[in-house]
Amino acid sequence: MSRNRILIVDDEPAIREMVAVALELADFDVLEAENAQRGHEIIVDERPDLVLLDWMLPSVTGIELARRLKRDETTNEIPIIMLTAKSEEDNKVQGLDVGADDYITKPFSTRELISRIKAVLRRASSAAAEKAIEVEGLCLDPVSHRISANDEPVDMGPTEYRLLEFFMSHQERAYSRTQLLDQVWGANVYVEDRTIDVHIRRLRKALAPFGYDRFIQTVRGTGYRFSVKAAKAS
Amino acid sequence: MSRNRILIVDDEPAIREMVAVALELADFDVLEAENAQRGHEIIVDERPDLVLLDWMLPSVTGIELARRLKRDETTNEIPIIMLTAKSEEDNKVQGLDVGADDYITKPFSTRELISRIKAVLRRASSAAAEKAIEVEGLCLDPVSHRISANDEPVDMGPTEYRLLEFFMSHQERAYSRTQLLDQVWGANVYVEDRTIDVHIRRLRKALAPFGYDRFIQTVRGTGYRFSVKAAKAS
DNA sequence: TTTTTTATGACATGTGTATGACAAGTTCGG
DNA sequence: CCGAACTTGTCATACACATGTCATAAAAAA
Repeated sequence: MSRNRILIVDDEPAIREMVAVALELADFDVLEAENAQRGHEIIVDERPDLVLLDWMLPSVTGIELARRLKRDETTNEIPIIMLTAKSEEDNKVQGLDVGADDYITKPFSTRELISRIKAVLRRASSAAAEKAIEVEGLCLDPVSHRISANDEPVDMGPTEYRLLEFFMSHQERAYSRTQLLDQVWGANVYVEDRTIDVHIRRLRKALAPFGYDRFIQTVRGTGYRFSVKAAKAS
Repeated sequence: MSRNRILIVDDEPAIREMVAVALELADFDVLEAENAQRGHEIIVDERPDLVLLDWMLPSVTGIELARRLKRDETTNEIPIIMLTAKSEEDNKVQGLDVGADDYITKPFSTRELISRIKAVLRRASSAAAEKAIEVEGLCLDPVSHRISANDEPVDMGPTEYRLLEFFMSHQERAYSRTQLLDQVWGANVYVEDRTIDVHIRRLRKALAPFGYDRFIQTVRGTGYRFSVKAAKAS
């Protein structure tokens, strides 16, 4: 797994710097923004794994930004930890109300910060990764690491499993061979593009006895797609 | 890609001039308007890629124009950067509230202006490229790379897909065969002009079962056009 | 009608995809 | 430590589809 990327949104350069150093020591990648606008841009463009958001920001406050993020479908999965200067009950309540996943009051120890970040990340990732995905009787269970079709177990290799896992969590979207390679094999892996074809075929072969191979669709000239809809009008 | 066109709406000729020069140096095409009415006309007629909108304008204020643009379906995709004279908290909030994509306070450096423009354009274009285009039940979804007519998948070749994609994002406008070749096939490609006819026919054939071939209209002596309106009075 | 422009069907070619086989590498139990 | 069973990446080949061009029919303009 690649390192988690954390965005710090705070108008105090000193605080950003301090937090950044602490996070980098804890093996995170750090992004920084000095105001809510810039923070929002970065979140949209870079999709960090977690946002540390200062309560008090010039013009658009942190709480306002949090509200927007949680309202937007594309960003509401990103966990937020609010940083508040004073330990006021009201803030805490309001912050959690807005959808922040945790809050921490300044001054805080870097140790505490790190441990809270890890806790939130753990919750977020486990929530996302441990949920079984089911589509028209085809079911992928990440916990038992198994595929089943109408409760019948489906046999396939590990790579095919990961491929299907990726497809099922990214449905209705066409991916190029290169993208699949990056996503399923991981970046910096030298594998022939055409190898994808073979694994696609193996995956289809495994799903075929149940008729689910129709979900794995070829997008000629582009790559492949997982789709519940029919490949073409019949 | 052709150069991005930026509209400046400001009542101060000096400021318009200064910004225009800076933008042209940065390889943008510049349009100018001295008041909100004129600005609105130009936006409707020319559809610039981005609008720089002064906060304070005579009669109809910039913020009022922004509100109108964002409320109108045909213009609400055009990104707006507000220019405000004073760094007032209220303005910023209100501006973003109205739907401006960013704001910048005078005086500003041209460097900052350019970089903000680029940031906003980048976000807008990536958002636009991912958005499905839908016309009277005919829907093109770039994400899943698929065409559907009333949710029925439509089958066509890659070239026809790109052709339709171009047409649907440039509706109501006639293109010569040469222009289509440049836009859809790419420049520096030697292909017979008449080949377009064949691909037009293939595209029509794919759309015909759903009646959508009526959108692909011949403009005799010129080329072709995608139009929702009927080709001729019947 | 004659001329010009577009529509259509057919076709050879080229390009991208599917498939089976295989060799090298892994895993796991004995 | 060794061998059986399984994985995995690559290749060669078969195949399907997409593409550009032509010849001809059809339609529109002159």
